[in-house]
Amino acid sequence: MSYTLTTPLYYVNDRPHLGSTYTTLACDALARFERLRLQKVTFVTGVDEHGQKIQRTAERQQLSPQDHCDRVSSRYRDLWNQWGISDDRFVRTTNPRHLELVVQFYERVKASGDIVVGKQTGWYCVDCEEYKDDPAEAESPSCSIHRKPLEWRDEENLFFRLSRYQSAIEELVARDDFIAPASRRQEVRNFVAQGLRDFSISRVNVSWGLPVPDHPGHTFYVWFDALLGYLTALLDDGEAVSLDRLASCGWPASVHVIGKDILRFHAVFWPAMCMSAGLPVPQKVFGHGFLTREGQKMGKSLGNVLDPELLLERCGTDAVRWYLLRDIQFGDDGDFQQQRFLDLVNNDLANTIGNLLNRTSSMARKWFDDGVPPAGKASSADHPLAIKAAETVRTVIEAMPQLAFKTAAESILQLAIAANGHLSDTAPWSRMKEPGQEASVAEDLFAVLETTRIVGLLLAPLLPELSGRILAQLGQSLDPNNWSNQLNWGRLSSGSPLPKPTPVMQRLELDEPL
RNA sequence: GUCAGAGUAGCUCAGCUGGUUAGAGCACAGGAUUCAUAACCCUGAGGUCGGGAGUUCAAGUCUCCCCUCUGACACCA
Repeated sequence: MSYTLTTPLYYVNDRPHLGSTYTTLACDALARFERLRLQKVTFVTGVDEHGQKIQRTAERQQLSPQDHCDRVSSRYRDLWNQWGISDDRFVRTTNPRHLELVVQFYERVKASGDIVVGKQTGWYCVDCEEYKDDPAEAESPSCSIHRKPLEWRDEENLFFRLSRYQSAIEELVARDDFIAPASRRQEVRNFVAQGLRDFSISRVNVSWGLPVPDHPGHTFYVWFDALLGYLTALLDDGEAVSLDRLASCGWPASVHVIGKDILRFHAVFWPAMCMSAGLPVPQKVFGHGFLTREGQKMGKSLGNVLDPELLLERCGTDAVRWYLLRDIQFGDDGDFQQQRFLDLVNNDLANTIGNLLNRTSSMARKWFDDGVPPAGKASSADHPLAIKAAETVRTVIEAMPQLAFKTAAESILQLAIAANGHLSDTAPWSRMKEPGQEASVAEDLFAVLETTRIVGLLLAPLLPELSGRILAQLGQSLDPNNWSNQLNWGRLSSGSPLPKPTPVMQRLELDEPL
């Protein structure tokens, strides 16, 4: 089975920020999980590079738009590399192949009779670059954001006849598996219920855009172009650009993961465009929440933006991934709190999980010849920890496809806590001092080591680096093609050597605030 | 303004169709322990469940009113 997931194509107006990093990390976890489940995964990310805003930003920096895009795009690509993102496709909308695709798509939509020439008239705010909803008869309306008078505009645009898809879209958004999380579903339904209006897909005075074939002077509106980037990405396998090939290239997407701000484009406009072009619609659109920092919106004006490059450099990928995925319900808004970040990373990763491995491995090595102790009865699937582990595996496997990263992470942590509890209960260190206890101590240590192995395996999609270190410390490694089997209890073999333990996760201490 | 959602321990949140002393994690306090990354384990304190009224034998959970916050209300990537 093939599984296609996408991040948004990030707008290269500015350097990457934590929000896009967050989305991408979440997708990465999901992509890794699906690969381990042996899906044929295509993980798409990339950048959206057209539009007037970019044109202007480039001008301000005295760069050509293309140069500007090249620079920012490579920052994204580099950043994803540094974070260890496992994307399969990184698409750029300035790629010539993308133009080919957009033209093909446009021709299909046009052939469906869904392109009409119309007038875009209304009150326009130059600073916002958008039409306002003020009534046409308004005397002298002004923009509530910029407090400047609105200008009356009257320009020719091409329109997509969205209105024709009213009932089809209504049906689509009424499905309970299309828009997630459920809390955002109603919003979109209400919007659709108000009646869909045609929307413009071309501009006449934006030169930094893709030219519309049969309308000189027109360029495609950025959104029309950007969404199609998903298709371009899927076709980027060395073969020809052809919409006819999409079915064998992973379309429709299993899920588009996006920020809640662009839910409508993905849940309403985009499916209608697909229908018009005779393509299946995406299976799911997941709109996640936004991150604030210490309760405040992150922004340049507040000077409180958290730079992902800095965060990665100072804290490492495991720490940040864990915090974002384990502490924030994916879908809800989340608040980045430095103290909590440190607390969770140190408690969960260093103390609970890391130290569990360290202490258990130390005991095993000390008393059982630097290796895994004899399993005895502990290899049985009805050992309490075996039962708990099986439960955890089930929870993770159920949670991950639903993007419930928090549920998955918490249950893995609970498994480690249970193992620590088991050590406390059985106290191998004191029983080793009594005669004739070796065999039963060995069983307890085996069970805990085995639990740790499963913790390490379950962390693979969420924290690939830490997962690798945990497994290595157990003398194991991830088998990407055999994950499900590896998750079965009792696969650690008694007598196999355990390397000398070193902390797999350092406690995080910050000399200065982030 | 209209619509939707939310206001529960210091913080982040669970609490389904109303039913014994309102839960978890973090933070905090105390204890236990020494295998381990001053880690782990146990216990405890802490809440008039936004405010008010009502329905009911019984309401955090239903109804009404009020207060506060968030989001949507079309082309902002």
